[in-house]
Amino acid sequence: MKIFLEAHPPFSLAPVVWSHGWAQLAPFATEDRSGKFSYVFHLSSGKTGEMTIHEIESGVSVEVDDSLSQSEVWEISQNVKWMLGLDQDLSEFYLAARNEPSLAHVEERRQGRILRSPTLFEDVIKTILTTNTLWAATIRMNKNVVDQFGSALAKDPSRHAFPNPEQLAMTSIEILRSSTRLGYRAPYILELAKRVASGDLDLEAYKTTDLPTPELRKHLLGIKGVGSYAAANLLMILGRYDYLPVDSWAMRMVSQEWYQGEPIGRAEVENAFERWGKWKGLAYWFWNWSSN
DNA sequence: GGTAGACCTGGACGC
DNA sequence: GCGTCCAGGTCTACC
Repeated sequence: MKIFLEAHPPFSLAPVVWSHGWAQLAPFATEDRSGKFSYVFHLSSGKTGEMTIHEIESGVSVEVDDSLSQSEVWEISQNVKWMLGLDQDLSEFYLAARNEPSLAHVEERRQGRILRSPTLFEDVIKTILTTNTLWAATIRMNKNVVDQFGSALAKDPSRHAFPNPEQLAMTSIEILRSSTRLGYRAPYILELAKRVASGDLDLEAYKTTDLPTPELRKHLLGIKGVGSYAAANLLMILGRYDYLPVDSWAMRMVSQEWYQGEPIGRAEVENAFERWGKWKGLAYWFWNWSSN
């Protein structure tokens, strides 16, 4: 079965899929740089399956199993719309970017959307797994989480969906440390899974909340393992671009761009993009670094 | 509010 | 093969 979903123009699939590293993390799987990808899902009905997404003229086509019910198809459609930001209108950002040579490419390349997971729960865990480690270790830790706790795909049991909070909440810190190799992050991940599974924390409500961004940021910082970098990263995923995910790479890039390679701090990175206001995060994310 | 040290893993390197 | 060093953000204790 194929589901056709329209995107707010301009849209191109590849720039979304490769907007950051998420496409390299299970249960995403890509074959090439075209943007076509597959994702193993686990629906609220309990069904596990695979969807394959590729670009069509007006948006995307989502290929799924024929046996899905109407409500399951609706759930998948909603998930894909969120994952790819199909409804996002970035015309205001494009207008501002036209006068900046280092951002003049974004409209032509249809950049600006950032790939998301279907749930914020998955994105928070993935974000915590990116902190204080190398990218190769993030890929490994995430794969362990998916393979050890996610539901297996019937047609290919070597592939799994991302575990839901209930599945993850049943494990222990010891297993997350020794078997999943999450290190000091193990208690953070388990606490998060338990809070979401118990209903104490409604992460998915943050997708549509009217809370001002500084308030939303405070909520995110209240999650153990989420500091200023992770919070800014999650705000970007939520479509709030007024904070910068400043990490060591950002400080290196800004230093080389404007400070002749001198050591700088967080404040200098913030200052460099202050004039972009509510588009600060996107300007930083898609900046054409002269030294990159 | 700012700072120092601990947290943990795996890759790189020297022996 | 073994030991040491290092990179990477966040948390906690302390000032």
